[in-house]
Amino acid sequence: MNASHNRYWLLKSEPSAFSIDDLANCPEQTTHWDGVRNYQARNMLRDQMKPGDQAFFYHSNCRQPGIVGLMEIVREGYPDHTAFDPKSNYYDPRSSQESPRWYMVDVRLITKFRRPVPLAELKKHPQLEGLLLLRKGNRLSILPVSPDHWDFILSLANSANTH
DNA sequence: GCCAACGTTGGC
DNA sequence: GCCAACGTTGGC
Repeated sequence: MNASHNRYWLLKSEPSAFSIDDLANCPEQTTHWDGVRNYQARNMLRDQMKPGDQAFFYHSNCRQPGIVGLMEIVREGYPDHTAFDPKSNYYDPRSSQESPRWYMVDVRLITKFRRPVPLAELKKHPQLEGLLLLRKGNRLSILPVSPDHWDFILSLANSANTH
């Protein structure tokens, strides 16, 4: 697969559980993205996300939800071992080593934005019409992002203006 | 804390 | 297969 086929994603995390600063403090600023327990998201982790793909880090369920930085996928989908651990919050007895139900990828921090792009600002721009994050009732923790939307959001993050 | 939207579970 | 009940997500 040629690099021009790399895809773009958005990964949500509640900062109270795992924030972009937590990622920045990981060894090599790299970690596994565990705990996803939704089949649609699982399928993307397992089947579609590839090393070289890039992803926005999104802070959800917090005072100021929004996109706070950039990551790269550095390892393709593999079984989420937290599902095997009875002590883990993400334990799922229906998943087994022989037949794993849940998957994760490894991610590496590329940049934490100097200026996060709040959800409220994303909503203002007609250029972002169709962005899955903005769809009413959307609760998926992993979403694909189109190249056009990706570029536009990056330009917002790089903009010196305060909107 | 509220509540709309959504996914999952399980009885039938 | 239907669908009500329930649990979770996540903005506000």
